[in-house]
Amino acid sequence: MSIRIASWNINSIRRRLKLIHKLKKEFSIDILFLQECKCTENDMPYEELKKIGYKYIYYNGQKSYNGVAILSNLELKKFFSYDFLGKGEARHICGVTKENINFHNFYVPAGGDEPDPVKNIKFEYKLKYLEEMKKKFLEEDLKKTIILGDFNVAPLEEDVWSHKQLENVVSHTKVETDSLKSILKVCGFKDVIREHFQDIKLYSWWSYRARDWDKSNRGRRLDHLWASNDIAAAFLSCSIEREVRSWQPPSDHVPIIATLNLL
DNA sequence: ATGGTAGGTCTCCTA
Repeated sequence: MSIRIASWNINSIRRRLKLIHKLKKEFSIDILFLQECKCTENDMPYEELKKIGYKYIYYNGQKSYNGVAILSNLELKKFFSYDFLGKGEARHICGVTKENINFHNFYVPAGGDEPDPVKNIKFEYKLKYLEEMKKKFLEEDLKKTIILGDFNVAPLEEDVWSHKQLENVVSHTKVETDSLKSILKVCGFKDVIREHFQDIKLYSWWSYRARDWDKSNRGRRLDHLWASNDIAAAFLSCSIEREVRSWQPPSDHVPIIATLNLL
């Protein structure tokens, strides 16, 4: 038996209900992990999501900003969230399946425009947040653990349209890419997408501000799916669905999809 | 070097 999972920064769940329905229909997604839902628990469109076919909805919400959700066909055994650095922001939710697979869904802070933690407290916060992620997974014994979501960092040269032109742009600076690579290495995760696709350009985000995102193709791979060693080989396939960037009205991110063998 | 778009509202802030 296998399940299909997806991670997607949808930039407002209420604005994107039809796209969630389309994704479920066309890609048979059993568990959908969402970031930037941008509403409180009270404003979550539970009824509409159930009509789409997601029977179980787990949500960590906040007014206007952030908000991370797990929409599922299958009931989860438990769920919880971390509030790293105690700011009360809804940037993490974890769901545990009956098979004891831990899915950690993250929306890492974007970090503002100025890539200097002394001048820009948003960038300082982003770097601290990444350190908290590392600390958390270092102190856990990683059993059947998957971490996914919008990490807001494009770690590799092949994760951006121009390494040279983005080396001083927040999301691809050395301090961020080093920090993200360090989490991967020190905690012992596998970058599932890169295990399947090496040495080719891969993007999951294209700015809204481009005149023609498709033609200019100035993308970045900001969204990730990592797995602990004991479960990494259970991923039968994965993909980043570029064409979803054209679905109307579009999010600036596209979904990452993977098929996971439950044995 | 600059500004471009989108979403939710806090008619400005965040991305």
